[in-house]
Amino acid sequence: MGSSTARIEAAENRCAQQGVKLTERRREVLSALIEAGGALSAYELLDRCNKRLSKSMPAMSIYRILDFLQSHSLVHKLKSNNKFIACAHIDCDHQHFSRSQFFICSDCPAVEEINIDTSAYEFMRKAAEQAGFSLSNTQLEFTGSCQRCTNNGGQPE
Amino acid sequence: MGSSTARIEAAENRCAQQGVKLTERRREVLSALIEAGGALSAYELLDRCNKRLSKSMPAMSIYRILDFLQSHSLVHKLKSNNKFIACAHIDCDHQHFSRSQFFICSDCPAVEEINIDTSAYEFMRKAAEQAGFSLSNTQLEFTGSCQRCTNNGGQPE
DNA sequence: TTCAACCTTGATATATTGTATCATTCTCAG
DNA sequence: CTGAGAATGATACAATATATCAAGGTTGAA
Repeated sequence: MGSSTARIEAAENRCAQQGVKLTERRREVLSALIEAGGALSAYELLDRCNKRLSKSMPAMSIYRILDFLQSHSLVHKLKSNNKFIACAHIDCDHQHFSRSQFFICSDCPAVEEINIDTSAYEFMRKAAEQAGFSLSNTQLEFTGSCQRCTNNGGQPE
Repeated sequence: MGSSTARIEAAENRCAQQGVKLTERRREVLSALIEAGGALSAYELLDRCNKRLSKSMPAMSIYRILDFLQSHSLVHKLKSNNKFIACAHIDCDHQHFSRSQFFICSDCPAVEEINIDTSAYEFMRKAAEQAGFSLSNTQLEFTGSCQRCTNNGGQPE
């Protein structure tokens, strides 16, 4: 995972490739989220953006922009806690998977995004099939405690 | 999964064993949720309860009662869609697992609750460990389409 | 029995998260 | 330039959830 600017640049490139625009507002939002280094709620992100911008924007804009960023896999929404996080693979060269897994710390904003191997997914797909379900979204979220919070006895700093 | 009354009775027994009370209100809420046959939002459940009860209750009560029911594994909260569902294993004789998996239909209230085998979980636990995370909650939610909605082309009836 | 402690529920207010809608501004191809 | 479509602003509101204090009920011990 490169520097903040490297990731923004990679996001620019990916948008250009897809024929969509990473406007100034969108870049500001993505950049604030990347620099947060973890998961933020929409309104937390809004506050951060508005604090460092000359012209503040309404809540509606954050949601619209987050929708855009999600639809281009630059941001993920964590349903466990209604927070948003910058994709960890914006500037990776490898293929992006639709199957992301997140380890979410319940005591701090830390989130780890990984990609499980295919066999575990295939296992679940078959189990679903037996129950008559065809899976669409396979984003998995696990809650727990990150190393730092585990060592602190679960106390945020 | 037995009849509605069988499940309520089983819930009574489990509460009694644990030395807690399944009060009238709690029984009403659980029973409404069981009879719904799928996932409901807190306010949908509130509406159903209040429609069939002589004395209506405030929203706060639903949340309190749902907290109680969740803490005794009689109800689960689906974080994917902020809905609640009666545990499918209230009146099962087998051991209750803290690891539940849900297949959630995105087009109707259908939800299937299963228990994956231990190996898949163990796989994820190790992956988390490598990332410095110790998992606590392992409820997994998969979104997709149930058989009925798949056959209807995703159209709810 | 009666009182006190505790648990449960009611009532009300408010916080948090997210969407609907219409107006305004921006951008860019023709 | 200009007009169509995209993006944003502004405002209202819906949906989800929590905080807090008061009132009612249960239960066990004096």
